[in-house]
Amino acid sequence: MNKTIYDVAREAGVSMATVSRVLNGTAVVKEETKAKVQAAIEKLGYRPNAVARGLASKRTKTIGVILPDVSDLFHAEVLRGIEDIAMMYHYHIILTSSDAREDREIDLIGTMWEKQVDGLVFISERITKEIVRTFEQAQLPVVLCATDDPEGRIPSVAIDNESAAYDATRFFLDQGIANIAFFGGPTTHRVTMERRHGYERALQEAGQSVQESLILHAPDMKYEGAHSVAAEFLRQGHHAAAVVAASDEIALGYLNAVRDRGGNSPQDVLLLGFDNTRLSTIVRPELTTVAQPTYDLGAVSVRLLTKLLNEEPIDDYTVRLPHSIIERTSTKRG
Amino acid sequence: MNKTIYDVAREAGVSMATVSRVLNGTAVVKEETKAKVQAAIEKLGYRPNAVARGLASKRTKTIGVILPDVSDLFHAEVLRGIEDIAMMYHYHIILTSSDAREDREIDLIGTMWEKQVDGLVFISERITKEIVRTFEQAQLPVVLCATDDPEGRIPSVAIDNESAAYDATRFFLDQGIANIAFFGGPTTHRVTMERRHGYERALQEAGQSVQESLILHAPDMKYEGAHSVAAEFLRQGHHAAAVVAASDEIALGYLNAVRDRGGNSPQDVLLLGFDNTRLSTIVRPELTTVAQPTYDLGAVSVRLLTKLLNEEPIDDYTVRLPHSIIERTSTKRG
DNA sequence: ATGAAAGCGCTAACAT
DNA sequence: ATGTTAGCGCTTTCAT
Repeated sequence: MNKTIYDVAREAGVSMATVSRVLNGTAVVKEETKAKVQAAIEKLGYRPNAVARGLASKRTKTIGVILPDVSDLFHAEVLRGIEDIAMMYHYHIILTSSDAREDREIDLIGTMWEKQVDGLVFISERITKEIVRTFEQAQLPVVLCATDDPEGRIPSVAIDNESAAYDATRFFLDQGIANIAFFGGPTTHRVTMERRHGYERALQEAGQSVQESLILHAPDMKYEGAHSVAAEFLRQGHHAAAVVAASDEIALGYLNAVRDRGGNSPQDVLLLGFDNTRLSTIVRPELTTVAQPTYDLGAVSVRLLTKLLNEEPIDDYTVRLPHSIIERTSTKRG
Repeated sequence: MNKTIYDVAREAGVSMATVSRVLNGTAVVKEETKAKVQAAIEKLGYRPNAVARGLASKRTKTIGVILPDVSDLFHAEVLRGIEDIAMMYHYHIILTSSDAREDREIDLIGTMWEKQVDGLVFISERITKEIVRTFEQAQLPVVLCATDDPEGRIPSVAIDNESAAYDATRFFLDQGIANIAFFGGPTTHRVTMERRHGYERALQEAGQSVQESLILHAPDMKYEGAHSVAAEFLRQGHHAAAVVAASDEIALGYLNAVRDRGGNSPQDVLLLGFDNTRLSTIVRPELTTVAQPTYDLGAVSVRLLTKLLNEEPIDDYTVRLPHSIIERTSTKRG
């Protein structure tokens, strides 16, 4: 397979430039010679070397993806969306996990530059000034996925997290429920705080006061930590009639803490998760959840990035995808 | 950031060859000039262009990963192992999903060659002759992950699936249980069939006959399809005292089918899953499962691949990682 | 210990 | 419509 474009040119009796032209469709070539070239390519089993191409053209047809952790359900699903659309536009993906550490993120942006990716899809818990500065320095087209930056200077694709949590809280308030708790990830997590604000706004609009004791924060968006925090919450004798959780896993952490004490949902607590991951239908009771278009978040991010790369006209640099509440068993009151 | 090695050389007052040497540590450079070069690099904010490097050295420091679907829990976890160790050895990952389609797999191997990856980690449901031929043609070092090839010609890292299923079946047999069902993925899925053989061997050794009616196959390793198949199985009036499932999701599909009819586990059926994914502890009852060292499967695959790439001595081209049964609530008899 | 120079396999002017 | 040629930014002989 280690033939070059020269070999093909010789075999076809044309110049390498012509071969390049039929390869890239970058100029008109006579049907006849095109056929000769294609026959030669076929015969030799020639494949163009993407690295050489990348060096010569300064476009590698690869997109860098930086995210906190691939093994996280939500990210894995977003990634699938990224990958599918990238493939559709003939881009490849270079994947790296940052573990949500800013120093790693900054470092990775640098190595993405070294790899000469054409652009970057960036998923992070928070977009700091340092990060933004690194983007600018690297001069890489970037799309933020599933978050945005506070200043709105960087193109992004996400849902409106504040409204989503507002809607989720209203879902309970409209049923006349008081004692609604919020259960988020860490306070350093931008999305968590946006959702918390939505929760607080809904409460305030309804004339209910925000009780600090009903606001829980897990160490991350995963099940295990949430389970511990919820267990401690219940052990201290706290009680919530309903819980708005910032992820499905967090909701399940709360659910199992309740179960550990002999309770269950929806009988003892109404639970509303976030993300509509596959978990929410696998688990019993099935989990009511705020659906983010997870796959689409990735898919649309890449589409936006390709527009940036091709300098296509762009309507909106800050894309807001719709969310919706999917009602299942965990909020069905007897 | 678009400085070249020439800019650094000029700034430091040396030749580009010297800069290259300090960059790669490929030859001895006087401490003094090394310092000058490093100062220049620092000053200019120079970063080496990995694409140019790749073209000149014919080694790109990237590993291609082809797997059926990133958004699958098991694969996502394996991938994390791949990524971590790759990073540790200063390799990057180019990721592609094949959807378990052979034509895509073959196509992707080709594009991985185009990208000039140094090696490949390949995860697939079955290794056909066609695939093996493509590997050879591409002349790419490959490690199979979580499977092996029937002929054992390609380096691989996996568990012994036959034994694992044998052990799982024995787990029930040793408790004097008859009527043990096997619930796998599709019959075209190599790992499913290996596990099925282990199940059958255990039954035969115990003097029990293999009943076709107690062998179920889901369309894939996921929850949804398994749920339907299990529901149909129960609707037809079949009954199993225990189920050895080929994945955690398949086990949960069976579980919920039982629940849909008012039953539960472990009361009405003892359930044993496979993979020890995060699901198994999130769900209630907690799922007994055959633990594969999922992360390690990926990690060890990459380690093996790096040995291949560096021509380090290799003890074993067919690595078998250990499995174990983790006993939880779903198999606890009253 | 360092420099000069020839590629790596391709794209993209520039010619014709 | 096709060919010639100069790079792209490095690594790697080969000299010195």
